[in-house]
This record gives sequence, structure tokens and C-alpha cells, in this order.
Amino acid sequence: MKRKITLKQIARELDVSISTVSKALKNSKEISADTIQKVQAFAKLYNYRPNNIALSLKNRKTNTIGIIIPEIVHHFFSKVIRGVELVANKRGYNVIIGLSNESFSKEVINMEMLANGSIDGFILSMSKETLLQQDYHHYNETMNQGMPIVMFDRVVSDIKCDKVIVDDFNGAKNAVQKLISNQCNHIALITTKDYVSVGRLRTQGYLEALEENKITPQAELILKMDDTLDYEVHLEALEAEIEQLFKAHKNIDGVFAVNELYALSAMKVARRLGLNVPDDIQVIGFTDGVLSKHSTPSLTTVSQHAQLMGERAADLLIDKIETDFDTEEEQFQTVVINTELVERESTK
Amino acid sequence: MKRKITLKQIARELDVSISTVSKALKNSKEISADTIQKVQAFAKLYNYRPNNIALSLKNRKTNTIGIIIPEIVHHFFSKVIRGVELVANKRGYNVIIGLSNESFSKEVINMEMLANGSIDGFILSMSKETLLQQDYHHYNETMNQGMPIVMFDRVVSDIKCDKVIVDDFNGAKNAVQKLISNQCNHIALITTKDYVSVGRLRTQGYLEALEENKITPQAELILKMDDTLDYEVHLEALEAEIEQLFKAHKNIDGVFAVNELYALSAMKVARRLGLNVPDDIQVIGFTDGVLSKHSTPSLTTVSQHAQLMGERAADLLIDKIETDFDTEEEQFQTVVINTELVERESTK
DNA sequence: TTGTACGCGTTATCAG
DNA sequence: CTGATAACGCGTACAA
Repeated sequence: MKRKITLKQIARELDVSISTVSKALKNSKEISADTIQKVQAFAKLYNYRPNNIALSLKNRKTNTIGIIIPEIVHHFFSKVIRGVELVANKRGYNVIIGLSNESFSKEVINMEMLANGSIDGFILSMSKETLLQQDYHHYNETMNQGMPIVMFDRVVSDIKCDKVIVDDFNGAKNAVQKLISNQCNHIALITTKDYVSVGRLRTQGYLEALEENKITPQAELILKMDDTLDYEVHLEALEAEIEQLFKAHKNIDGVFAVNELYALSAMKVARRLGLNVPDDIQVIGFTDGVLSKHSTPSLTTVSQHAQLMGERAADLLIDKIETDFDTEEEQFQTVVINTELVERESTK
Repeated sequence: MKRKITLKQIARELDVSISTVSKALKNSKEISADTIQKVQAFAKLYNYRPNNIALSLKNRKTNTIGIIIPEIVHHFFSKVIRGVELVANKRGYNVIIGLSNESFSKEVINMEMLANGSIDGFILSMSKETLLQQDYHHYNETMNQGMPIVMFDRVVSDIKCDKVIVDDFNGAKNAVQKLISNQCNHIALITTKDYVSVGRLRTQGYLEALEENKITPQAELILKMDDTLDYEVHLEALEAEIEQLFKAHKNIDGVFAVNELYALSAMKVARRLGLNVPDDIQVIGFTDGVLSKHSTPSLTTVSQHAQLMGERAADLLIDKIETDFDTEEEQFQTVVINTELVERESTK
């Protein structure tokens, strides 16, 4: 087992100074062709590579970006990561991940660990708990130390930083418009409680579409689920509620759900009640997941372009990292990613 | 914007030496209570945190582990990551990810980037291309430099390192045994080409179960798909093949598929041909995915316990990292994770 | 053409 | 009780 070789070892071996080795490896013209040749041959033989940590310390730059997400076993977030990784690698950066597991304290701890020199900047999506507590001091402290942050998807306007978000409002509005154009008159909404901004915006989009079409929204057609509960429990409760809803309002002919599982639950309940999708009820979900594509019938969805969000976030962050702010005033931008309605079998 | 504070700045500010500050922060009894108090107060005020990079350089230890996987938008791999992250964080390590995207060269490049000081060890699963080319020099070189590697899932015996694998053979055997116990006599196998070891082992398990039950395997009931193709194309071809298979062998009453999508495709084709699952055909898949749980009918699967694999891999790696090998001889172990048959609606 | 000295931030050792 | 020094590995301005 041969340890990684360093400049110092090469220097000792070849009986030259460390800096000569360093320069020779960079083909500096200060060094004689002879020495260069000798050093490079030796370096290649022993497979010399500069130590990243030493470079990071010296340059005060790690070429690593940190990404903190609430959950990784989730198609949306893993697609975002892929986008980040793609761009980061292309631009010479590594990606280090931290999971908050939807917990405020884990988010803080993770950020503190990474902020102490390990990375050059953050890409993150807020945990539900943080969203609930509305305590954003850790973001501001991090940014005050000169560490840039780009937030995506779950965002609040109180925090001044670059952001990448989905056009939740118009995505929802277009989806509901689609249902209306498809002759749906009684469209139910299955959403989450309002504290997650994306849920709120999608609800607004739903309402707006109805109003534009002179349809009076009915509160009874709106189901607001508490998604802080365990998923299994939550889904069972959801199905029961949907069943009740469908039974109480037999004229429901369309459903817009703010995520994939809600939409699937709606289809499941519909089937159980002997209703055909899309003939009796048309369903649209909001997601980037796999379930939609492979469900029966396959689900029409509003695609969020998660990977693109990751790519844009990474580009924004790296741009910021590599910009020198002594010259110009710092400016934050919010990139809005347009959604796309992917039509499948659950709509006509 | 106040930059992160360092020992040097505290020292200058308080007019003491750097080493005094360092010691005071560690409550060294060499330092007077007075000074300790003063230094710690100042440090707290300015929220001093030691710089990880400097510590890494000094200690020659990064407290970071690298994980390299072929793909992250994949439930199995993201669950593994979650397991790794869980254990790593608990034991004081960060996780840095690299995606090989199933490509040999990206795997090599990623490993080289991380191996130059950024991490203390690797957890990885081989890319398909590496498996095909059977070129393992980068693994061996990395280990020769004293950087430990733990491989999981996709593994080859030629490489001497710690491994975490699923008991593919028995998982498959038990699944097929289940079908046989459920009165299936003509069981089809949908698998991948043999170069991925897990596919091979699952095929062997299938054959073994048949033989133990005195059922003669029929080559015509075995579909070997080439999964190096693009998924969409591949799945369409697969469905066509399955349809042909079902039509040619109307007596097929069971299907064992080595992954989730293959199993779902089988169910889809069955439905299209007017066959009922599980009444006419029972189906079992091999996976940890979400599709199984939410498909209709939901799919009976062999669970791989992906998260547990990640946890075990992380523990193995960190144990190795933290063991001093001057004392004892290095030993490699292979942890085998038992599978579990999760029974759902696609079997009786 | 080559080598010395310094600094990145930290800690350990040793001297005062 | 406090401070100077060296070391981790590298790159570079400056000196020889």
C-alpha cells in the first residue's frame, strides 16, 4: 500500500526543491526542459495528483457545492439532484448532499457542518418544519458570511437570495382550464394545508381558472389534507375523505390534485365506486414522478421539470460563486420554470 | 458581509497568541480561567467555528465519504443513499455523491476527483459499462493508495473489498417457490442479459426453484432483455415480446420478473389480453420501488431492503476508515442482506 | 534556472 | 500560564 505521493516526496526523491517540482509540473518556462521532463516522468510514474484539500485551503475555494433537501427518496428531489450534479460536474464542482428529513434542527445542523469551509455555496429546499416555524436565521447568517444560497421549489419571499421556482399558479390554472375545456363542470381540488407555499399557489391557480370560466368555486369540493402525518396513515384517511366527497357530490366530473399520490388515490376511489376514468371523471396531478406514467390509466400531469430546476439552480449558484462582488452591487434573481401539461389517459 | 472568523483574527483582536486562543477554546487547563472566559465569550459572539478544510489538511482526514452510483433517479439507489447518509451523519461524516450515469469513464473520472484528498473512503455500485468491460483497475489503484472501498449490489468477485449484497439467489428462489406453492405450473421469467451479476443470480434462483419442484425449465419461457437500451424503446420492445410469449404459451400462469418495470409490463400485457391478475396469471417482481405499492393490482415483490444496504455499507466503511491496520491483518467481509417477500394483490 | 519564504487555518509540542 | 514554531500540501512572489 503506497500512500498518495506529494510534491515534497517527489522533490526529495529527485533531489530538487518542492517549488521546482511544482513549476515543472505546470510546464513553467522557468524550468529547464531537462528538469521538466525528469519531474513529469516521475510524477506520471507515481500517478501524482494535487491534493484537493490543500488546494481548497490555499485558494479558499472548495469547488464543491452543498445541496440540502428534505428527502431523497422522492422523484422530484432526486431529479433535481441529478440536474445539479450534471451542471456542477460540467463546471468542475462536486456535490455534497445533506438531508433535513423535513426537520428544522437537522437542516440547521447540516448547514452549519457544511458552511464551515466544506463548500462554496448552497442549493436548498426548505423543510416543512422550517416553513412552519418561519425561522430563517440560519439562512441569513450563512449568507452574511459570504456563502451564497440558491433556493428552489419551497421558497419564501422573506429570504433575499436567488431562487428557482416552478410556476405553480399557472401550472395549476392551465390544468384546471384543460379540465374545463374537456367539459368538466364540477371539479374537485385535492390539496395540502396552506403553509407550504406551493400548495397555496396551486390552489389559487385552481380558483382562478374557475373564476375565469364563470364557475363558482364550492368549498365542499376542496379537500385540504394535512401532509405532516405519516404517509400510510395519511393516504388511508385521504381515500376515505375522497370516497365521502365522491358520494356526496355525484356530479363531480373532474379532479385536480396537487401531487401524484393524491391523484392516484382519486383514481383508485373512483374505480372502487364504479366510475370510469376518464369517461366519468377526469383526473390531473401535479408532479414529476414515475407513478403517473405507469399507472392504469396513466395520469395526465403538470410536469415541473425537476431536472431543469436543478440545472438552473446550479448555474445560478456557480455564477454567483465565480462573480467578484467588489465591482458590482449584488442582485438576486428568481428563475421561474414553466410547467408543461403532459397529457395521458386520465383525461380525454 | 462579515467573513468567517478565524483563530488568527480572534488572537489579534484580543491581543493574545493564536495558540492561546486555540487552547482556550478547548478549555485547556494550561490557560487561565480569565483568558478562557474572555476568549470563549468573544468566540461565541462572533460565532467562531473551526474551518473544516484546515482540519482535514492537518489531520489527513476529511470525515467525508464518497458514494458513486450509476443513477440517482431510481428508488433503489436513492434509498441506499438515504441509508448511507443516515449512518454517516450519526457517526460524524458527510456524504458526497458522484453519478457515473452507467458510464465507465465517468466512473473513473469521478473517482479520481474524489480520491485526491476529498474523502476518506468510497461506497459504490458499478456501472453497467464497467461490468461489461471488466476493467477494474481504478478500484484497485484506489485501494492501493489506502482508500477503502465498500461495494454494494452490483459486485464482482475479482475485486477484493468489503461488499454488501442482496441474497438475489434465494430471493428469486423463494419468489418462484411462492408461485409454485400457489399452484403455478408454467412460470415465465423476465430477466436481463447475464452480464449484470444480479440478473444472473436471480435467473439461477428461478431455475433452482423449478428443479427442486421437479419442474423442467423451458427455455421458451425465459425472456432475456437487453437493458442497455433507452428505457422507453426497451419497454416497448419488452411488451411486444411478452405479448408474443403469452400468446404462444397460453398455459403460462405465473411470471417472475427481475425488476419492477418488467413485472408491471407483464401485468399490463396480461390485462390487454383479457387475462386477470392474479386469477389467471400471478406476478412477482424484484424491487424496492414505489410502483409496486401503487399499481393496480398492487405487485407482490421481493424487497431488497435498499436503505438497510446503505446503512450496512456505511458502517462497514467507517469501521474500516477508523481501524488502524498497523496492528492487524486486513480482512474483507461480504454482508448478505436477506430479501423479504412482500405479498400484495398480484399473487393469491 | 533553481530555491527560499510565506500563507491558507488548525493543532501539537516545546520553550519561555 | 502564554507564545513561538512546525507541520499538513500546495502555489507563487521574490531572491539567488
